Amino acid sequence: MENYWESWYVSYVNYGYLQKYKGVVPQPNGNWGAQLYTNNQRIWLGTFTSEIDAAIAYDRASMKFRGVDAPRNLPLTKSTLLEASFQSYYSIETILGMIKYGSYQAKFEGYQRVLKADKESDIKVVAQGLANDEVVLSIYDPQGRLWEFRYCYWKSSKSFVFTRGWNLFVKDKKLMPKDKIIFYFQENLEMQNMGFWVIDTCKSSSHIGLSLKLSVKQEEEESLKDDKMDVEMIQTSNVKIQGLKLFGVQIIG
DNA sequence: CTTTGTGTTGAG
DNA sequence: TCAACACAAAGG
Repeated sequence: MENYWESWYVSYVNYGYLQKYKGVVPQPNGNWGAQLYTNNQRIWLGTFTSEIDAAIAYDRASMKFRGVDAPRNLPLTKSTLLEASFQSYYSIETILGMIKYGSYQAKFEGYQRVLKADKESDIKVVAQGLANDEVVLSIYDPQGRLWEFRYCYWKSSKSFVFTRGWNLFVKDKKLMPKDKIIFYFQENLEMQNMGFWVIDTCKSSSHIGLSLKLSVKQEEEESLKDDKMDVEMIQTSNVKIQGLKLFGVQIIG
C-alpha cells in the first residue's frame, strides 16, 4: 500500500474494534499476528490469515509456556489434556516452530493416531481383582507399551500405593522427585467402550499435567528406588472414568 | 513491492 | 503484561 495511514489496519483500529483474542494483533495487510509476553519479553508466534488461527496459536504457546491452566482464548476441551501431553515431548523452540510454520496440527493429530492405534489389540484397562483391596492396573504409555501395576491400600501407612511394577516404570521413565504423572482415558471415537487408559509422565521443569497430579511425599523422595512409592492425589479432572478407584477416591465420569 | 515482526510506548 | 503504533528488516 502506498500509505500506511490509509491502510485497513488503521481504520480498523480507529473505528472501535475491540480486541477479541488475547495475544492477537492486526497486521497492516489484513493478516493477524500472534504474540505472547513472558519473562519481560515478547515471543512472536507468527502471522496468520485468520484471526482465530492467531488466537489458537496463542493458546498453544500459552499452554507450552505456562501450563494447562494458562489463560487462553478458546475454552478447554477434552483433547486439551492430550495436547499438554503431546507438547511435553517437544522443547519450547520446537513447539514454537510448529506453531509458526503450521505443522503443529498435523503433528498433534499424528500423536493422537498413535495413541489410538494401540487399541486394535485387546486394549482395555484391566483391573483384575486380587486378595483384599489389591488390584492390578494395566495401563499403556504413550508409546503403546503396556504396564501393569499392583495397586493396593496399606493399612500400616494408611495410604494407597503402587507396588509391583512401579519400580520398573520409575526406572524406565527416569522419574525424579517432583515429576508429574498423568493418567487419562483415551476414548475410541469409532467404537464405544474401546478406549484405554494411558499413563504419561511430565518433567517437573514444565508445568504440564494438571489432570491427576501426583506428588511424591517429601519424606519418600529417597525411596524412589524401593519397590513402592507413596502417592497422594491432589485433584481430579473431568476425565471420563469407568468406575475406577484411584488413591482412595472413586472417580466417575 | 509486500509482509513480517521488532522497537517502543503508555495503559493496566 | 499487554496492545497499539510506527517502521525497518526480511522475503519474493
